[in-house]
Amino acid sequence: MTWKLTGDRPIWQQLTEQVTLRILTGEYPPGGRLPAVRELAAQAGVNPNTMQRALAQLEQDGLAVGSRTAGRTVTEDAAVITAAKEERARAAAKAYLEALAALGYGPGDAGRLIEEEGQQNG
Amino acid sequence: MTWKLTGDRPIWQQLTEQVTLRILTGEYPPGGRLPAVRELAAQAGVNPNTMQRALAQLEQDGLAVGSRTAGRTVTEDAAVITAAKEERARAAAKAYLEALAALGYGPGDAGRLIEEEGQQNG
Amino acid sequence: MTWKLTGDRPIWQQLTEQVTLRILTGEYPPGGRLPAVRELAAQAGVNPNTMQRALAQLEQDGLAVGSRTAGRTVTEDAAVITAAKEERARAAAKAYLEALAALGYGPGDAGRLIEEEGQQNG
Amino acid sequence: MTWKLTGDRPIWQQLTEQVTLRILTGEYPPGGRLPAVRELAAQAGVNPNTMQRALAQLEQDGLAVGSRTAGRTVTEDAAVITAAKEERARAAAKAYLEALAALGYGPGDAGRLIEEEGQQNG
DNA sequence: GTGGTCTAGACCACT
DNA sequence: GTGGTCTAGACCACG
Repeated sequence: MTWKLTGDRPIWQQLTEQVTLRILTGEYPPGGRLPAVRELAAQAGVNPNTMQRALAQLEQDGLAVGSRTAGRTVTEDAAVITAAKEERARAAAKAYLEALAALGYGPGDAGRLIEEEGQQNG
Repeated sequence: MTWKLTGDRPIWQQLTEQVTLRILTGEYPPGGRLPAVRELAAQAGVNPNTMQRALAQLEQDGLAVGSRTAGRTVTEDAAVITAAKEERARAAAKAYLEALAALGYGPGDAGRLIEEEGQQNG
Repeated sequence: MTWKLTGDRPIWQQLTEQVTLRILTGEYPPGGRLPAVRELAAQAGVNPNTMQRALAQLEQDGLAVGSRTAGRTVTEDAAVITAAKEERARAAAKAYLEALAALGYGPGDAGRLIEEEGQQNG
Repeated sequence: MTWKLTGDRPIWQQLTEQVTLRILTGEYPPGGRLPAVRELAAQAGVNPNTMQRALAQLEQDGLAVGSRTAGRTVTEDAAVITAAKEERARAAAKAYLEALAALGYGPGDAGRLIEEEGQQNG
């Protein structure tokens, strides 16, 4: 995976999301060490301070733990990670249903639409 | 429907979305006249300038037409409205599938999740 | 009250605490508007960024709400403020008792000591 | 007692505090010999250099004396220990009262709070 | 070498 | 004029 940044939202938020995604997908495994702030910043092409802010958020979310001087590591608690993963999936589903409901579509249309979309990329 | 505004995004964007929604759902029917800017602003509790900007965006999207003398009206072209409605629904479905794919879930999970979420909201 | 800053802890933490104190004591009343970031920074003699970080924390604690462009205001929910106040007092009492317990003193000594200390400043 | 370390403060400071506490409570009696640096470090799970620094601070406080050949021993002067103990207790009481005073609570509240907290912990 | 903090200065969108 | 964000660069304690 590479870093995709757009200008319509705060960069640090996007960084937080993408690093989170790497944790949820196991690219950064539980208990494993995260790359140094400066290295991640260099990879993403942003200022180290910006990346630091992103990682601080990650820490607050409980997905990473900071050792103050020895680098950050992904939380060892796999339950936290799977919970976050499922929560994220459920939130996406809920947002999808609500978006459709606001347009006047029902749950039946929801299923039909994902099938149609699935065909195109299938 | 009422006005829901959050502080994490530009106000005028949220206003544009919500007025758009009212048009797509027929609350503001095709060819019908939109309330005056000042009235809408009063309803939403925002500065008239902000609402003005939101409606200008609406015109640019082709959903509303403005005549300098007689206020703004919803476009008479029903096809434009239905097209926008369907496009929005498809975009929501696509975003949903992509979000799940990024987490490692497949199309099958997509259907399962919306059923589960649909249960909760009855 | 004036600004007292020491070098042994992060400045932004101390700023958060002191602004919090001003809210809890009513110096910044519920629903009232907080001074601008730049003004507070000038008062405290720190960089605006540092003060901003302190206020962001305040927002996250639920004691202040940010309007994105119209300045920050103290939360109108007086219950939140009183709850924070009581919680803080209880935390102080708990920390006091635990500190004494670690030294081998019991609750009885706790009362005696505060009386003695109270005399000196009384 | 076991070793409790948090990442929000220097490790060596926390170690100093906890070893101090063991001296004040008599777990390491006056004139007795302290465990070797390497053993203490192993117990606490920290780098020996860090523990070394903590014990150096202890010497500077006058609670321990180090002879280059025979390891460190707790000071034989029991008066120093009791004085430190009482000073610490008084400091805790003073800090407690000041914290409450900053919130607008008086000495009467101080007594009430410690009774309430004492109840909870039986 | 690590993360954390702070300063300085600039730009931007929003109202 | 407001808050928010970002960059740049520096310093520090820690291990």
